[in-house]
Amino acid sequence: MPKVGMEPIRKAALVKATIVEIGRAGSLDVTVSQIAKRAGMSSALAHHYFGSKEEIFLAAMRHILSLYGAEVRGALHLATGPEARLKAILWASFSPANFRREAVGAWLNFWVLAQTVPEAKRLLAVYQSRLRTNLLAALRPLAGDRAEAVAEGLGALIDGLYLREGLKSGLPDGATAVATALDYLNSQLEGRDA
Amino acid sequence: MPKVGMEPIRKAALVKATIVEIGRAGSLDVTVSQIAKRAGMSSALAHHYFGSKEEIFLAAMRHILSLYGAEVRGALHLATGPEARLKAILWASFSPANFRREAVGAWLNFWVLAQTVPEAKRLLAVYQSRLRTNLLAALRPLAGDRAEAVAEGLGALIDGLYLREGLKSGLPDGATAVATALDYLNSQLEGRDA
DNA sequence: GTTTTTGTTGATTGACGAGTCAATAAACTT
DNA sequence: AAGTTTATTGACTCGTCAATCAACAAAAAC
Repeated sequence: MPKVGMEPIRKAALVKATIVEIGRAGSLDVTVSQIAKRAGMSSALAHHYFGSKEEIFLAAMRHILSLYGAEVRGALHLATGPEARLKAILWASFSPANFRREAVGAWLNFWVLAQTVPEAKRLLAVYQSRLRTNLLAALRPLAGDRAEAVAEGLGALIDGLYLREGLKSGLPDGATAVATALDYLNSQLEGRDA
Repeated sequence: MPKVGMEPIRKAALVKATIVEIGRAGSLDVTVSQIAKRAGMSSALAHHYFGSKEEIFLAAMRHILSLYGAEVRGALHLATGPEARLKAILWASFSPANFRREAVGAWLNFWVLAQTVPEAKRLLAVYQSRLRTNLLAALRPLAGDRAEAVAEGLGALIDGLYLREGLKSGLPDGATAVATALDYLNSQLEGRDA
């Protein structure tokens, strides 16, 4: 019973299913059939809409990045003042949503993908430069001409903390990660002013 | 012409070939045949010595970690005083050897593997705790009771900087990473003393 | 109301890959 | 010298999977 206008619905379902399956497998070693089945359709239909497995993965990556971006934007919207904005970015980066198994699996595997798939590398670069811009805007009034260096360090620290927290044995603890990042910030801003 | 005593030689060759192939592919999507061919033997022989592909990967991971460990140990051996020892750890972590494509590929994929393969997770934990111990020993005289917190942050920062530098487009620049890490250290140690 | 577009799938293709096995041969043991 | 252990591989099994295709169905367009 083909209702028209299925394409966006099917695509969205496939993207969501892809992320779940990557989380389940912990790797990109998931078959199109698994994804399609979870999304409630045949594998042929998945190919019909996306053309190839790689396209499915890239769509999933775009989705993960856009979710993260939305989370940051939402948090920034409520924050006034540089300090609050920095905290907002940190809380968004280490939110429980980002530490769900699917999200961690997606990020780790996207890093792997970025080594060899140009579009994946490009998407990752977009994420990094957006993060950098956000950090810089908030840091400029606080750190003056040290803002660039601090943003550079803080960006890397965020990735590193996420990696460790995401791979840790117990349940991930975003609060500790935020605290460590804030500690870095405080020590960098100590004694300086705009 | 079967000479006896081949096992360690074959195993070493397979481990080396595995790391090269992972670097080439950028993923764990390498076949036992590819590995065996690069190591100059049949795939049957690879199975004969390792039993399974997973065992081969784990052996490769152990090798990468032991290389890194040796590099750090060697650098620490020549360093006297806490500051010198911290610098030694940083230089070793961001050495050109660690930024070869094979090494980056190996690390990224081992992180992925650690999500699902317990032995991989264990090996990664060994690496982290060794790094932590080394950092702590050098930090204690410099940071006193702040040493734990600083080591925690520095460890994550090292991973994050490595990740970013390794995935960057141009050639990786260990010196910048070291500088950023030292900058973090300086700001954390400012005004404090043992 | 016929043609075109959109949705949908079962079946198939063509390829590849992990792991096994039997067989061969050289080297060590007794 | 007979027997055992170690080294080695080609051929094979059994499974899987990405991608394609032919075919069917319903809606939209003309």
